[in-house]
Amino acid sequence: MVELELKNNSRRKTLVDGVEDALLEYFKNNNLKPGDSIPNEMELAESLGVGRAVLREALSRLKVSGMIISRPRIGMMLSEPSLFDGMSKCINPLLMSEKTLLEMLELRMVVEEGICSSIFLNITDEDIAELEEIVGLSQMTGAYTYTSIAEHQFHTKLYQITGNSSIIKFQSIIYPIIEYVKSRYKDAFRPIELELIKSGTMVTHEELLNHIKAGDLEGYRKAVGNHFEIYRTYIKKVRSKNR
Amino acid sequence: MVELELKNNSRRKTLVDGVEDALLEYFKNNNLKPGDSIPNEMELAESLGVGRAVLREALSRLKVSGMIISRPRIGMMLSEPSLFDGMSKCINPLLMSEKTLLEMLELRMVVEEGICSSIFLNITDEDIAELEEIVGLSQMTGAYTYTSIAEHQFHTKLYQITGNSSIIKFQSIIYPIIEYVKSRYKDAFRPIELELIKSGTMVTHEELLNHIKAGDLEGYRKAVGNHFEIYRTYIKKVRSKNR
DNA sequence: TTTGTCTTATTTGTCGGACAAATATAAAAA
DNA sequence: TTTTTATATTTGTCCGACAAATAAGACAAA
Repeated sequence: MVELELKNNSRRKTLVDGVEDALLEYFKNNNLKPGDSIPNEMELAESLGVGRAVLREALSRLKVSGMIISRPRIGMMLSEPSLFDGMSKCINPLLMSEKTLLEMLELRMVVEEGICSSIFLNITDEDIAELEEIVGLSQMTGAYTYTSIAEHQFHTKLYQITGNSSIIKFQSIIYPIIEYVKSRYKDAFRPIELELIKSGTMVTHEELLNHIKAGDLEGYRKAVGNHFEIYRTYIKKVRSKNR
Repeated sequence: MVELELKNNSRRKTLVDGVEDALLEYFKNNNLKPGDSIPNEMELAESLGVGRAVLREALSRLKVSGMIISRPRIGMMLSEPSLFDGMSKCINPLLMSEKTLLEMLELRMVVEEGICSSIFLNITDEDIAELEEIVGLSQMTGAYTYTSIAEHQFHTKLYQITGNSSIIKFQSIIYPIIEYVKSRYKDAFRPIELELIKSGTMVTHEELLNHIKAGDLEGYRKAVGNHFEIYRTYIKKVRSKNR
């Protein structure tokens, strides 16, 4: 039996889609910047040749990211959109495929490995003191596992050291996904963890911190890699199975 | 005179905002998954106690990420949202502050440094051959500068090697920002570049590829860091100035 | 029975009008 | 001059109507 993947993907572009594009185009072409005001709804609808309802549905979309802000009597104006605000609305792990979930898990590891240099570049004595406190107060549920609060505190602090608020925000958005993945695939992670413990690959927060205190970037980076080796192994296993 | 920073930031939550939240809540509470159909507009509007227009403005927002898809007569159903689709609509560098622009530039560097291990883990001989071809055909505009096409081809290929489509998509979305930043701050980058050339820090794509071919992860990672040192230096300079 | 065509009912898509709510601006009052 | 009030404008919300698309059932033809 042939699986005739028809799946009418050609969802006819609706008027609202077109208006949304037209608005974005309009902003670009007219070189509009944050703070600039834009014509009122009546004018826009008329000049675009659509009803006010359609225009408002398009505007509504542009409001989620903060690109457009509006107030009665004042009108509408452009503002700096938040790149990640739209994303945060989509964060419902129940709606995400296993593929996406694992991809986001990997992306998180990528970012955490990628910020290593930035951490060593920006870290202060206060940061180290704070990390020490976090590690000291961390409750562990196993030799190498932490409560989710401790886990979250430690890694969040690492991101904060970068001083890059976009990166911090990005991390805070995808963190719920990570937690979900960890709990959902707990049973699959367990045997991998045991093996890694046996081979001495597992790394604690304390060890990570020691590398930081020693100013050993290379060692830290490698330790971070090992800290996440459990997930990398699982991802590799799933990928090879699905091939 | 006190600048009474009132700035009505408490943009009163509109009905549409509330309905949007209510819908997301509803999906979660009822454990709805992709493929599940949801009540029609009339029912939803009625049960939420709002007019159909308001409901549709909220639905419109959830349609941009693909979380909801709808067709006449069929109704609406849930689908897997695209985490980055909403973001791509916000990519208009003209609307982004300098701070955000530089943060995104840094995020890009973070990701590119973070995917190093993944690249070495997944790379195939075909990938290397393709990289060689790209490097071979690359047109250079200076000793260490490439045409934007060559630049784009090379780095895009690196992301593709990870096999992580979310990461690939993320890169493709923020790439326009990077290009914009590079052209906008061209004059500021130039003196830094000269210094880095003098100190022998600059790295070509060819050298990066050599590390890959040699299977030298550590050397590659360091080279990637140097490849972006020009931007890191600039970011550091701007940050210290703004402090 | 099977296949193709037509009709119908349902749901989203779009429009227009109406009024409520908010508030900058101007006018009036103190 | 300062305060209060009125007004006009713009977004926010609701309602009703019709168009467009199409799944499902009825019907006709082979």
